[in-house]
Amino acid sequence: MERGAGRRKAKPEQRAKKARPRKSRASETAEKEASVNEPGSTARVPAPKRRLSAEDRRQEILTKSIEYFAKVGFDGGTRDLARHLGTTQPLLYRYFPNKDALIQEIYKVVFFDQWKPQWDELLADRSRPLRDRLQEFYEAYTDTILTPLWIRIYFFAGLKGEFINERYIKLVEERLLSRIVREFHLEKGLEPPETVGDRDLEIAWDLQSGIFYYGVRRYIYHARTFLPKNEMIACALDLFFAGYGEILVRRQRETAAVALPAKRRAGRQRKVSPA
Amino acid sequence: MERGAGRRKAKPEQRAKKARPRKSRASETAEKEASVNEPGSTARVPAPKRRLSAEDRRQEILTKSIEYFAKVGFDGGTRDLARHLGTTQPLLYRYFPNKDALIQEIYKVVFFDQWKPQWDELLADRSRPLRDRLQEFYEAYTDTILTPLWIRIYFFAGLKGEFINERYIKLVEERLLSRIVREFHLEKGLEPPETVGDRDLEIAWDLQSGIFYYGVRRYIYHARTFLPKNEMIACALDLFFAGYGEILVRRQRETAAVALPAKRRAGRQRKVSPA
DNA sequence: CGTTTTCATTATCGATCGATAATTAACTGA
DNA sequence: TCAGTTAATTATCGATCGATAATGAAAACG
Repeated sequence: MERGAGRRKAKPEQRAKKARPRKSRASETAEKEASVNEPGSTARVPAPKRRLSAEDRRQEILTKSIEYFAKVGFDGGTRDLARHLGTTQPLLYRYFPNKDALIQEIYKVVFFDQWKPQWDELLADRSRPLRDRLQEFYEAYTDTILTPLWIRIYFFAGLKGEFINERYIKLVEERLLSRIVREFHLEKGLEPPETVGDRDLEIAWDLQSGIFYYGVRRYIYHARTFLPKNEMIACALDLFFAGYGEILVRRQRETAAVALPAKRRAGRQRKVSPA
Repeated sequence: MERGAGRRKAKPEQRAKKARPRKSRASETAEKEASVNEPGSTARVPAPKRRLSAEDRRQEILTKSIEYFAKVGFDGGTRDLARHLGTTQPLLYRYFPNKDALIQEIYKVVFFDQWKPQWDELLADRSRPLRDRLQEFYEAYTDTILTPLWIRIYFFAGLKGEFINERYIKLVEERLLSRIVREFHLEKGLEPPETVGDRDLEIAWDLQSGIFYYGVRRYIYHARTFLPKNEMIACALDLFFAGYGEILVRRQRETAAVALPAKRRAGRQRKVSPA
């Protein structure tokens, strides 16, 4: 260790305030595009050097960082990020103490400032058929979630081992999937379970997975999909309603059969069931 | 270009054959654990320095690299990888010209040397009910695919922008999903479409997604799941068979209604609509 | 106007990265 | 046993990384 210590290049005077025309903005990175012009004469206006209020700058860094990291992942360099911002790299450190703090802020914005309260109302509105509610909900929900930005940030975070995803998963299970199970029971005239069963939750995950994975196929695998988004949602809901309905009917039949083991008339009772 | 040419640092004598006990294995990395012992006396046996045949070493690098990159992603360092291998970093470059070549080899092994030919036979065996075939297939398939190794490598590759995933997706659609759609039609006594429709393919993707996403939840989000793997598969298949069956029945009814447009009795038939 | 505050840049630092050259040491066959 | 071959190591290189200090310049304030 102590190996890389002998740096001290020791050419201290050579800095030299050269007469070069003060090539603004990140000399080390802007080099390339600057060299297109002739070095002396029309040296390209120095890119006005925007001076923003602290608040605005912070916001801009945040939103542009999300774009950048969504593209290249959180291992993307701060210099490259600064280039995408149109500023210089040390500026980042005026607004965020270090790279990880910036990333944590991104998680917060992307994952937890997105759920719209009106979605809760929409899902709970029993004056409308559940099928309609879910179609409308998923169309809106996927408008924000099924985007390259959101999905890629989400997976970069997950693969990095952030606990953020676990928290988000909980949110989905509590706010959405458990609710779907309960509402579905209600609409079928069944007693909604006070605590949602494991099997039912996994079934609801099947619905969620089908819809979400459509976005994964598009924005992570860059594979082609075969239906427009909203038709895909309708398709997934068709499958879910038909399938889950049938599963509940069968379950009903079974428990009924167990509840009346002696009395049941031998062969009959094929598909009626008291729903 | 030609940039790295002027290497030849020319401090030739200074190397100096120091009397230190030849601390084997990657001095820069092994430093930490070595410093636990006293520097001179019982200097820990130098970790036998295994000398393998070129073939064996290459294989070992490959398999251990998969483990390593599955953990930390492809941005993991070659030094860190070498530590995980129990060797030194430059050794990697005896067997792979550069890091990316190693990664490409990993893709090949992980994605395309895994599909077992017997799965094709299993899926095509019409002497058994499709439901049984799919349960058995998915139990075996997920034994290799629903592992932290496979899933994480898969997503790291996808996020890195490799076209590999696109190829794999195609394989899944052609070898598996299209086949499921066709077999399902056959078992329902329907004419199997010579080219699988967009809607049917998306429905098959719903099945695949539900099963695959179970692994994503476990190995990427580290979230808890609610059923053991094979029960989850049974559950997803229940949903799919009930739901897809119902969808085909309805579709059948609709096309029949369209085929006989004049004869239908006026008021009835509420929700069909001629699409 | 001049001073102070605040935003932004230039110039580096030490660490670490992928990669190469030179050297050491284990195996092989005569 | 000894030379030749080949596996594996040590020692670096140049590039780039995240981060900091010093400097410059635009606003804000008097």
